[in-house]
Amino acid sequence: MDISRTDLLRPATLRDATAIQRRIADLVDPRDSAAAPSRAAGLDVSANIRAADAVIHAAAVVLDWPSLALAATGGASEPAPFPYVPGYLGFREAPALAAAIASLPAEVRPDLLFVDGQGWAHPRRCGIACQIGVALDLPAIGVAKSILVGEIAGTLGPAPGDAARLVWKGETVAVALRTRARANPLFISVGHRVSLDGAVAHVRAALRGYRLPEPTRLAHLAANVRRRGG
DNA sequence: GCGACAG
DNA sequence: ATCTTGTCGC
Repeated sequence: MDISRTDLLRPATLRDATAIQRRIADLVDPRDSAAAPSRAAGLDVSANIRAADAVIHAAAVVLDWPSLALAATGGASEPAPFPYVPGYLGFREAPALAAAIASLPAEVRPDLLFVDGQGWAHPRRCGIACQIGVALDLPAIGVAKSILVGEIAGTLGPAPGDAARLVWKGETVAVALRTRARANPLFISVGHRVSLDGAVAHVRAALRGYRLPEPTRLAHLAANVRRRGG
C-alpha cells in the first residue's frame, strides 16, 4: 500500500547515507504493533559474486501467519546501486527488496517482515531491517546470521531455544538465539514496530527444525532460484 | 594507526 | 554474498 518513503533508501553518497540512517533510527518504533500479524514475508537477495555485473535479485516469500502456509512469492531484480559496505547494507539491498514486496498482489501483502540482516544491532541502530520497516511502515524483524557489533553476554547454551543477550556499549541490542543444535546462533533484533521480546517470539514461532525461520529460509531459496533460473 | 566488519 | 561433493559427527 504505502510504498511511500522509499526515498529513504536511495542516498547519493555515503555521507548522505549516514545522515539518513540517523533520521531513520529516530523513527524506529521498538514497540509491538497493535494488531497480530496475518501474513509474514521473508526477504532475501542473491547476487553474483562478480562485482562487474552486480545485480541484486530479491525475493519476498509470503506465508500465512501463524500457519506458515505459502501464500505468495514476489521478486525483483535491479542493478546494485551501492557496493557492499559494512554498516550500509540496506542501501545496497533494500531498494530491490522493496520492489519485490511491491510486486505482490495487494491481497497478500505481508504485515510482518523477516529481514536477512541486523535491525537495531547496528552502529547507528539502523540496520537493514530498520530501513525497510520504516521506509514501508511495516513491522520488521532483523534476522542476522553473524554479528556486526556487540558481544554475547555470558554463555549461550547449546540446546535449541537457548538464548543470550547481545550487548553493545552497555545496551542490549539483540538476542542471540540458538535455533538448532550444533549450529551457530541467529541474532534477532528490532527492525520496526516490534519489541525485542516480540521479535524473538515471532522467530521462535516460525522455526521448523532448520537453523533459519521459515520466511527467511524460503526467501533465501527463492532468491537463488530467481538469480540462477528455475 | 590498527583491527573489525550484517550480506 | 558465492564457489561445491563428500564426509565426519551428533
